[in-house]
Amino acid sequence: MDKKKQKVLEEKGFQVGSAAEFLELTPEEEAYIDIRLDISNMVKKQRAKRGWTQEQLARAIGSSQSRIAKLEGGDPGISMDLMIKALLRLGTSKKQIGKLLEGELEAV
Amino acid sequence: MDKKKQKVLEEKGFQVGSAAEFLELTPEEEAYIDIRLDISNMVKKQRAKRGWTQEQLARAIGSSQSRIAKLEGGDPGISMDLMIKALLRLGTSKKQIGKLLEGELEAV
DNA sequence: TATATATATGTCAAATTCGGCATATTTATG
DNA sequence: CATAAATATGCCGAATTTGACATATATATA
Repeated sequence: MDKKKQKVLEEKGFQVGSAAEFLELTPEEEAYIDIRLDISNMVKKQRAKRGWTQEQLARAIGSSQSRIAKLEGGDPGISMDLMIKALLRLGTSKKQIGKLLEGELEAV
Repeated sequence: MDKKKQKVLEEKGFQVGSAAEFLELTPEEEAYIDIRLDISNMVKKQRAKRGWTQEQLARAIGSSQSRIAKLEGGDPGISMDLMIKALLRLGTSKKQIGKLLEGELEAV
């Protein structure tokens, strides 16, 4: 894992190793973060595509604007459950989410 | 949604409507539960395939046996984050998870 | 049958995530 | 530029999820 990517992750609040030995995510940890970022980016893209505000999306799933902002910003303090609920509410199907994770869905 | 499926979900602890008007999940709610159950079933299948005990998987992701049991049982009090971490630790790739959601992965 | 191993179920305090709210910052629009 | 709309950031108490532990139940193995 290159340092640029690590820095970006740490800025977002991910605990990428201790302060002393700030190195190496396991492949599982990398994949986990990768999946989360894919989904959060998809939410941002789909919401924009539909012309919704963060406020609108938030109300539609019983959440709040600040949570949606954090979700789209890749904040680690947001659960995948909330991210998936947002995606589904935006009209994304389970199948499309699958394609997203497969890497076959650069733009839905 | 048929009553049999609803009963199963309610037995697992899902809040499928109030006691009075116990009816109708929105398509999003259905898809959300569907995704969760797909993933939890996949964890069970993959763990069995590798011959791991729940205890082994739990230790491997810093969790506990009881949590894995609940995860595999479809307990709603388990986060998707924990489920995904378990799947990844079992060697399932992001791409395979995608295929699972696409419905192209009855058995990995 | 016993005995051991694996899984299920329930409870607890601690940690995390929650929605809501205030407000700072950015972006659009006049 | 000003003014408004959208988004980002930080904090709060409430709710949820956490690992842990105990223990009940089920399953395998002798």
